[in-house]
Amino acid sequence: MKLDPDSPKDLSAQIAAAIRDEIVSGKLIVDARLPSESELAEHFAVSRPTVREALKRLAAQSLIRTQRGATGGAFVNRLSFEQAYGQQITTSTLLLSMNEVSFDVACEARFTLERACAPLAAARRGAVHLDRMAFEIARQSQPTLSDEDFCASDVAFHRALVDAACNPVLSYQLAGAVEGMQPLMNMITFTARSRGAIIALHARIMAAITARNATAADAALIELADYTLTLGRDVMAARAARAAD
Amino acid sequence: MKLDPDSPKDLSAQIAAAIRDEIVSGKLIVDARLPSESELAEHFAVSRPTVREALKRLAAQSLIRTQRGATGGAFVNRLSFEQAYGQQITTSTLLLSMNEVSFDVACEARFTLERACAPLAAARRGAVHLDRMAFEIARQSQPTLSDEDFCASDVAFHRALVDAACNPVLSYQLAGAVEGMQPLMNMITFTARSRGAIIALHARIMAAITARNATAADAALIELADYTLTLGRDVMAARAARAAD
DNA sequence: GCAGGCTAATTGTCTGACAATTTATTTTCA
DNA sequence: TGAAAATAAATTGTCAGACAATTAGCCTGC
Repeated sequence: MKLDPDSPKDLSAQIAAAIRDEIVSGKLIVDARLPSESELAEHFAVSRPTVREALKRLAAQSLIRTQRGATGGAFVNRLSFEQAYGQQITTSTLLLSMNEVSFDVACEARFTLERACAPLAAARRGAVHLDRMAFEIARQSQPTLSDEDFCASDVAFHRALVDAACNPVLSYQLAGAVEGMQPLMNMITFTARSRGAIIALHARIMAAITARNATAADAALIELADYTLTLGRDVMAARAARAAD
Repeated sequence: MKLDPDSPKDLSAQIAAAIRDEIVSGKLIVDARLPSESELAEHFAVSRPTVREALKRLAAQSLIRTQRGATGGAFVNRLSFEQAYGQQITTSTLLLSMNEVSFDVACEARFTLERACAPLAAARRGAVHLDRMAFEIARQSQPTLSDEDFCASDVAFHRALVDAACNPVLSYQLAGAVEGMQPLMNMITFTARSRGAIIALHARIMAAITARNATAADAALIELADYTLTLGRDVMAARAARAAD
């Protein structure tokens, strides 16, 4: 737990890294209380604001939580799947939107991973998952739905599919792939016809999962992937044509 | 860009959230310069240390970078795949180690996702990927290698396999699944016999990828998944027995 | 023309203080 | 004695102002 005064990095970054290492290595276990800000300041020989900046960095990653009051302080946080989902989605979304990732590449990644879940989903799906899928299909079928809401429902449907695999680690990993693509999907204008095609495929996927038929689910997912890809390419082509004007 | 004074959250958390929203929504684009800390403090009607805590939160997520000097300031950062990998791996590792995720579940997630990459890897692998795989197989074959180094090499081999799919989004998503499992794998003591079995399977996988034979690669991956699962279960059983003493 | 220094802007850090919140303790009163 | 209320203590949250360090641009002197 030492700092390098010659390091180009901020003191607060170094302190955050030092504490993060202690957490990752297991020296600081879940719910352990860190020393108070004053004690940390004394230990690292820096001022309290500097320590606070370091703690805020860790808080931003959900590594610690803070509590005010006499028995308060900073505690090592048990990273929940819920929190991890959130960070994962933010990161994935930004990664896709900032790096000119082509629609094709993102689409391929998403459907490749989703197809991997399908056999597990077919084997393990419960009533909850089927209900969620049915609910989203019903929502998508409302003609008055805005394109954005249609997309959101699409994402929700696919998350239900992934969750049906009943593996939280898988759900977590795929959250980014599925939700991160939403901004890209939002660029698509869904006609009544394309909506119908997508809903029909969703229904086929759900039927296959209900029947515990992994092969049929995979086939429908492949079709959906192809169809989505086509839609995306049309949008990109239209944008390119408009840009050329 | 307003704050809610009655919110239970810290001011710095609210400010960070406000700026994060501007970035995610695209109102602040890559390389855009944020107002100076003093200006932000005035705008949000808070003190500069509070603004700084907010900025450090964003910096911890690689959403901004800061620069000192006359033309310095905080700039919206282009989130690179490299940085995203790092965060992804830290989060995944902590998620697995803090939530008593069973070896089985993590293993299933990892191999399910990896198997999904295999067909793409078989189709697109380049010489670089094959070289990396060969290099890691050679490394693993050194009998003097520590268990930890063997694990690290195992992870590197599988990353090469994933990268061979030539889809950066896929590589990013799988970084967490593959690397996050390393601490769990590190609990395993690899005997000479189990190392031999793993290396043989790695060789089979590499041969299949080299021959662009997706089916053979999948079969070898399934065997490796089963074998890893068995090893893990033995370790867990031994631990449980020891705990019962 | 250019090398050097000067200036201004900005982030990084420090000091000290006070407010808000929560728990533990003590006091007070029935 | 018992319980409720007041008090104290510890801790984080916020503020104000200051100075140091760094960097870009300008400007002067040669």
